[in-house]
Amino acid sequence: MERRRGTVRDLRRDNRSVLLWSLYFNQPLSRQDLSQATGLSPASVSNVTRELISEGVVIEAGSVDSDGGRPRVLLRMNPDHGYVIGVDVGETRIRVELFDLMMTVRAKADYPLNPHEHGVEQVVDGILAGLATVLADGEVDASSVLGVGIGVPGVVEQGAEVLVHGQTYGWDAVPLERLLRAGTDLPLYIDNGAKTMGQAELWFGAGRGAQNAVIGLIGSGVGASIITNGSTHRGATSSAGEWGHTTVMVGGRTCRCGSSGCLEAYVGAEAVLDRYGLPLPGDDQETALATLIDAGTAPDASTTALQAVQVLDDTVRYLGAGIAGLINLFNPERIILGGWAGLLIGERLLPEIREAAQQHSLRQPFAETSIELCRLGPDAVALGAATLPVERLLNGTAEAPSGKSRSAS
Amino acid sequence: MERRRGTVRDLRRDNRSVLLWSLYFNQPLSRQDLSQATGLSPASVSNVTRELISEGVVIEAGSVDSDGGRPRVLLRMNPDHGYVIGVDVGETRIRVELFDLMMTVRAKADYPLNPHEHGVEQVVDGILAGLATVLADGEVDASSVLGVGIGVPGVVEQGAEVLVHGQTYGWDAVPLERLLRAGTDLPLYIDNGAKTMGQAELWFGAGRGAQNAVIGLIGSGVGASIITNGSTHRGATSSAGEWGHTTVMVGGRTCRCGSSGCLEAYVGAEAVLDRYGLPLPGDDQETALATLIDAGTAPDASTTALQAVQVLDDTVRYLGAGIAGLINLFNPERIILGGWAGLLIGERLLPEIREAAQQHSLRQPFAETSIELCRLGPDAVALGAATLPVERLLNGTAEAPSGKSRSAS
DNA sequence: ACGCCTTATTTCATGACGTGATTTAACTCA
DNA sequence: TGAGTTAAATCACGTCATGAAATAAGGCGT
Repeated sequence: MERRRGTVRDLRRDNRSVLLWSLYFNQPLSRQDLSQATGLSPASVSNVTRELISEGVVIEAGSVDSDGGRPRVLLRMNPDHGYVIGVDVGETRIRVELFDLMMTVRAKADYPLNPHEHGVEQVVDGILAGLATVLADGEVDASSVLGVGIGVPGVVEQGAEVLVHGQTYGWDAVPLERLLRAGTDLPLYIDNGAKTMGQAELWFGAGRGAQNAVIGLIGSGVGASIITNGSTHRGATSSAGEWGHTTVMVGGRTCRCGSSGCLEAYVGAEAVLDRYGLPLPGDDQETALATLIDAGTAPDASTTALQAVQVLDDTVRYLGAGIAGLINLFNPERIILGGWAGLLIGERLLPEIREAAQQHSLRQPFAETSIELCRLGPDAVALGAATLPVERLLNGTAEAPSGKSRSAS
Repeated sequence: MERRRGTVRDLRRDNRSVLLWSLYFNQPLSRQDLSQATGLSPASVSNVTRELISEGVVIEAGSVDSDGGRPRVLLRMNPDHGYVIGVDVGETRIRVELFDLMMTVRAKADYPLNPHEHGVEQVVDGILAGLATVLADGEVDASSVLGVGIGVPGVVEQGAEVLVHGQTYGWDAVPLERLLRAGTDLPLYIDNGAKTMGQAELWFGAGRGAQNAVIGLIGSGVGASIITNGSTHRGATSSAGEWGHTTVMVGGRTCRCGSSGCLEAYVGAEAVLDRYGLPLPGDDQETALATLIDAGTAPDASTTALQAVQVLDDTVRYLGAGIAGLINLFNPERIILGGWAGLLIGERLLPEIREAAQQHSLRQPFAETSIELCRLGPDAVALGAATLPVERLLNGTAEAPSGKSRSAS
C-alpha cells in the first residue's frame, strides 16, 4: 500500500488538492476567494498558489476592482498545462477525443466497429490508432499528455492488472491495459463506460455539486453510476452500479443475463421494442424507439397507438419502480436519467416517470430527491473518461509522465 | 461548517485517530506493532502514545518477550477511561445498556412499551429513567459518560435539530433530542436502529473488517445498513438503507407503506405469515414464524407442510432477488442477514437463499460476495448505538463532557 | 501631481509536527 | 559481569500553516 497520510508533507498535498478542486470548478477565483472557499489562511493560499504558478498548473488572468483597494488578481487553471485523452469504446464505434485541462475538445477521431464482432485486437488497434491521430491533429506532443481515460462496456476489475469482463462483448478477463501498453507509454485509466459518463455528468452536467446521486443510463442495456460522498462508488471489485439486473418482477421476463424479471428486461431499449412486438420503421433501435415513443405520446388513438401507449405505460411503471428502489436505498439528493434511450423516454415522459417513482418510494426520501435528465447528451463517455487523469492531477497523485519503473509491495 | 483539514494540528488529530482505531480493534499492540499497522514512524507513535497515556485513554498492560531484547510493552485501550450508553427503542420495550469503552456491559435496564401505543412522552420518560438506572446500577458518574447512542425505528433526520420520523410509530418529525435534553446533559447521538445494529455487526460481528457490506435486517419490517468505505452510508438526509420498499414485483402485494410489490410485502415476518394464511400456534409472530419454518423444512409432507414449503420457497426466492439487487448495485464483499425473522429463516435456509441470490445476480459480483448471518443476535441495537460516542472518541471529535455553549456559522 | 485611504497579497516570526539518526532502556545469555 | 539484542525515547532538522505586520496596487480628493 502506498503511504498516504501521516507526514506534514501530505498535509501540503491535501491542501493543494482542495485548492485545485475549488479552482477547477469555480474559476476564475482570486486568492482571497480561495482562502474563503477552502478555509485555508491567506498566507497558505499565497504559498500554494506560488508553487502552482511556478509549475504552470495555474495562471494569473486578469484582475477585478475592489471598491477602492488593490484589485484582486484572478487565478485560472492553465488549460495548456497538459492534455488528456478520453476514449469511448461503444457498440458501434470507438471514439477518441483530445481535451485540454479545462475539457475543451482539441481533436477527435472515430473508428467504426462491427456491432456483432468486437475482437479485442480490433479495439486495441482502434484505440492506438486514435491516440496517434488525435495527437497529430491536435498538434500535441505525447509528453504533455497527462493520461488516457478509457470507458468500456462491461465490468472493469481494478486489480494489479486491469481486467475487462465485457458481457455483451464476449470479453472475459481481457487484460486491456497490458495489451495497450505494448503500443503506448501514456498513463492509462480504464473504467466502465457508465461510470465515466456518470462522472462527466457529475462534473459538468446535471450532477454538478451533488454529494449523493445516481446517474441511471438506459441504452440497449441499463446501467448506473452511483455517487456517494461526491465520488463514484466502485464497490469491492469495481463492478458496482449494475442497476439493470435488479429484479423488479420475480419470475418475469427472461433477461439476456440469464436471469428473469430484471429491470433491463423491461426498460432497456431492446426490451421495450420487443415488448411492443409490432414492426417499426428504421434500421436501428434508435429510430425505432423514437417512432414508438412518438406513436405512444401523440394525442391520437389508432390501434397501434393504443398498443404503444400500453408499452410506454408499462415502461414508465417499471422504470419508476427501479428509480424508487434507488431513492429508498441510497437517499440521493438527485437522480439523473440518461443514456440514449433514457433521454428519448425521459424527454417525453419525465413527469410520468417522476410520478411512478413517487408511487414506489417512501415519502421522506422521495421529497428530498430531484429527478432530472442528463445534460451532456449520450456522447459524454469519452469526456468522462478523460476526467480520470484530470482527477489525478487535482488530487496530486498523478503519475510521472514518462516510463518509470513500478515497485511492488 | 467546522474547520477540519488544513492545519498541522489536524494532522496530529488524524494520526492519533488512525492509531486509536488500530488499537481499538487489534489490542493489545506494542508501539512497534502500531508503527507498522499505521505507517507512522516509531518516533511519532511514541509521541502520540505518550499523549494518550497521559490522558488516560490508553494504558500499558503487560509486556512480551522479544527474543533476547527489551520486551515489547503492550498497549490497550483503558476500558474505564469513559463509559457509553446504548438505547434500543423497540416495538415492545426500551432497553438501556451501560458499557465501558471496550463494550463490556456494566448495567442494563428494560422498560416495556405497549406495542400499540408509542407515545413520545412514554419513550422519553423511559429513556431518561433508564439512564438514571444504569448509571446508578453501574456505579458510574454521569461526568464520565462519553455519550448516549439511541437507536430508534424509522427515519432519523440529522439536521440542526435531530428529527425522528417513525413510520410504524406514528411519529412525525419528533424532536427527540430536544425532548431528552430537558432531562439530561449527556451528549446524545440518535440514529436509526437498523443502522446502529449494522454498526454493531460491522464492529464486532459478521462484518468485522469489511469495507463494503450490506447488513439486511428482517423483522416485522425490512431494513438495511449500507457500509461503504468502512462506514455507514447515510445519504442526503440520512434515510438511506430502506431496503424493504424496493419493488420486487411490480403490481404485486400491497405493502403497509402504501405501495405495492415491496420486498417487505413478501419477506417481512408479517407478510410471510399473512401469505401462509393458516392459523399457527403462539401468541406472537416469533413463535408463529418458527413453527411455520419448522413445518416447511421438516422432511414430512402433510398438506399443511406442503403449503408451508410453498410459502418458504417463495420467501426465499423473493429474498434472493432482493439480495441479488444489493449485490449488483453495490458490489459488496459481504452481505449479512439479520433481524429476528432473518435469523430464523437464515438459520434453516441460508444455502437456498444463497442459491436464489445467485440466480438473480451477475456472475462476477456474486462470486466476490459472501452471504452470512449476523452473529450478535437480534439485540445488538443498543450495542451499536453505544458505539456512536465511541466512534467520536476514536476520531478525536468527541464533544466536551459538560454543557458547553454552541456557536453557529 | 500628491498624499491618504482601502483592499489584496506577501513576508516574517512562531509554534507544531513527523522523521531519521542516535541514545537510552530493558532484557537474555554466556 | 559484560556482550548482544531488541524496544522505545530523545534530539536535531526540515516542512508546514498561521496571525501579524509589511508591502503592493489601485482609487479619490485636493
